[in-house]
Amino acid sequence: MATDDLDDEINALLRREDQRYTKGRRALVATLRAEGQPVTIPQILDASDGLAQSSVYRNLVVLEEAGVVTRIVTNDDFARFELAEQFTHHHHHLICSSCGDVVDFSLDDQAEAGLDEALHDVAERAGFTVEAHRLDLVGTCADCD
Amino acid sequence: MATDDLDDEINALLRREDQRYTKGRRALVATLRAEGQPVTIPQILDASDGLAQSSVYRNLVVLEEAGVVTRIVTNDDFARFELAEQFTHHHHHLICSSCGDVVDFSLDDQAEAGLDEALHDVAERAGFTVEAHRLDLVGTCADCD
DNA sequence: ATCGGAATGAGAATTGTTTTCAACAGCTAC
DNA sequence: GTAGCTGTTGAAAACAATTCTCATTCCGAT
Repeated sequence: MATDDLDDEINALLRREDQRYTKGRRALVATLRAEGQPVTIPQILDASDGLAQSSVYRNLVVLEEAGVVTRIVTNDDFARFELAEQFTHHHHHLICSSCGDVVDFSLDDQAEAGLDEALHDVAERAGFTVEAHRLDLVGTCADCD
Repeated sequence: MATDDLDDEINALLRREDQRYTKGRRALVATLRAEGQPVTIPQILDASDGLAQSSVYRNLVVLEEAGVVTRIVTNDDFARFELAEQFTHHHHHLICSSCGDVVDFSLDDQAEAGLDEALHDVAERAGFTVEAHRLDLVGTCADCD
């Protein structure tokens, strides 16, 4: 997606919540976009200087509520953030239990479709309205082996 | 599984880590077993009085390291704990984003097998050693709709 | 330009969790 | 039994990620 289109869409999502797409929020989005992988708040602060920690925390909450970013919680100390799937693509996470690193992966279409169908059935039986599914692989990454 | 067998196995797991299966730890396991669903530490403290908060936190770490219980982190304030799959059965979680409640569900064998195979392929390609997979459905439970 | 409400930054406050440490319990050897 | 050692407990203090406070600054509409 072109940067301009992305900014337009994000702007629209924020306006829907009566929020502005300010300079700090643009910087956050740019950082998440540049990283391309889920990042922690310390990583964000290192990567893009000039951002105040309190504003980063606050703006990530705003962006999350607007559906622009997704928060990933693991057993690691810090939460991680990445652009929402609508701005990237549907994917899952490999979580390294040794170093805490998180990287994206995708299933092939057939497996994903089969999973979707099975989950749909389960949710229906439980009277559960599904917003999203999360599939994580927990283990040891190549570097930590 | 009978309580005695369960206790024997847990005892063995703890001894492997040079840990004892003390009264407080037995009480914890009994509570998790009675609940049958992932519970928070406040819930544990309410359900079984006489346990000190610090001991509960500490013993859940011990039990987790020994492979007796599993910690579930969500966006909710509190972590949740349940007996490890070896004492229950392989399952996944429905997480209510409204009330934070977590309930178990299972996929049918065919879907689970298909998922396993797809994940195995992905992990192999990434040089990732899989310890476990986690599949959560996030949405709104019947009560919160 | 000016006014008003929203956003920011620095630091304080909050809170789930971990650690400390003195008292205690359980096991082993005598 | 009992002395001694080692692991465990409970209460409170410490810790750390996150959230909140509030004075200042920015932005958009009039």
